[in-house]
Amino acid sequence: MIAEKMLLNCQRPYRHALDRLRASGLRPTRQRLALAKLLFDGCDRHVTAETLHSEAIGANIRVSLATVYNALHQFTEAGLLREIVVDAGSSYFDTNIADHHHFFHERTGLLADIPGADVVVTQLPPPPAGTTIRRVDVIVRIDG
Amino acid sequence: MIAEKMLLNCQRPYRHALDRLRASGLRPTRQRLALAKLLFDGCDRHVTAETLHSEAIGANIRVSLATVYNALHQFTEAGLLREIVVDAGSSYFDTNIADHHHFFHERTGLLADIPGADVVVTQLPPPPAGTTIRRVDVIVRIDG
DNA sequence: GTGATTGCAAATCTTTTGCACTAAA
DNA sequence: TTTAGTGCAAAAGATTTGCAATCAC
Repeated sequence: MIAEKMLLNCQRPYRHALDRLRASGLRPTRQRLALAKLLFDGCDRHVTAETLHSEAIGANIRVSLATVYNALHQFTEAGLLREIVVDAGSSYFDTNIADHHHFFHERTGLLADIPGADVVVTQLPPPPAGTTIRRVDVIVRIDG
Repeated sequence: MIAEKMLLNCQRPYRHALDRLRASGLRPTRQRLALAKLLFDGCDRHVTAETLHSEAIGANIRVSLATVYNALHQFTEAGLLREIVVDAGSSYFDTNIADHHHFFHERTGLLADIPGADVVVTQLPPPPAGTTIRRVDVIVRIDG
């Protein structure tokens, strides 16, 4: 089975796209299911609404760009995706929801994961009074 | 003199807006000079094109939004400002060009500096082959 | 059936661009 | 003068929204 083979390569706990949607309380419509398969049946990946939409169209999945935006945000709210802001002007979504950081190559727009265990941020001062830390994002901008 | 007083409060090396523009090879036009004064004659600050434009209009400086965008980018290229990406959909510019990181409060859109010396990022793996690190941005997203 | 979801097109928001006009050197 | 810079309005790109049509349950 293709999905299994990909999973072996990618060290990623397999879970059927359908189950993910059900577990998140998202009605598994044709479009959501197809997008979830593209996103989750394989290695971790970084997409934008535009790239995912193109990919879907290329795979003969009839889905509108607006629905891709809706799905990405719903998946993110459900904790299935994580939004990464590296570039004013377009949003990236990461299927890797584990704690980790990113390399970002500005010229190409390519985003690469840095495993969470690698980077350590220390001596972080306490957040402003009355606030709590929700997340720490480290973005290593690279050149060349 | 107001600027001097603000500088004492802000621990910021004073340099006349005019000199900054001249040193950067930017012709000190009425608009650039006025914007530079708003940005540099005082404490470090974070602006968007929209907030700076509103502020200028409020201070009776006749300047168009397009010119504010131009100026922000020219100042950034000249090393007078630093662009901070925390929010897909709009760019922030920081008058503090020293090495440092940020707290970002998503609900309010407020950005606060974390002094550079405070945060330490260790165990950063080497960047992908053929690339070099241009900058490391740490964004601490806060709630509440 | 019924309510959630979708597609489409239009609207919105931020940013950029083209070009005639203005101002700095 | 001469060239860079400005304003405006229009264009562009990303995202969102409103609403009728469609689909999952």
